[in-house]
Amino acid sequence: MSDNNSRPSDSRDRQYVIELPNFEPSEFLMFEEWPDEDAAYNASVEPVQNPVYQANEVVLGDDGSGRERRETKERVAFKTISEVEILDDGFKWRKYGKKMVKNSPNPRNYYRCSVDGCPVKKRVERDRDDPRYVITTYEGVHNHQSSF
DNA sequence: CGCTTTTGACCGGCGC
DNA sequence: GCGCCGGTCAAAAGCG
Repeated sequence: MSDNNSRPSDSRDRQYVIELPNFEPSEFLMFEEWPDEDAAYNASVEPVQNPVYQANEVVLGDDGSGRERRETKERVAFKTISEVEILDDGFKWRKYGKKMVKNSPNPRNYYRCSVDGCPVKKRVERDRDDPRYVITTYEGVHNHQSSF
């Protein structure tokens, strides 16, 4: 879903936009590319109250120019106040891993989209500083339609 | 039966 | 090298 009105006028660098179709455009969340994992958590966007959402990723960049396009992993992270970690986002996920991460008492769970051939993955973990939050990180773009 | 989850093993990158 | 750390594999178990 490509909308032009939420696009910032100056996009000198690539930016990431989380699309939340069930929300008003004012609820669109946006942040710049982050350098590493920890910064991703710190730059994590405002809390989303409604845990039912569909998150897609749109990469905005300088199109047309011969600027060097660095190949970056497409990732979107945000956190939600939620007591449960299994948030229904309209996709079917298959868990394929679980790890304890350093400096956090909470495990990190790895999911892959169940649709055959779909490359999308996500990770779910509790915020290490504020356990009321669940941090969800999506990676990749879905190959198919959700089952909404 | 055909999927899932579970869980330790495995692997690759990186810093020392 | 070697060991830590984060991510993935895969075999076995679980479940409707």
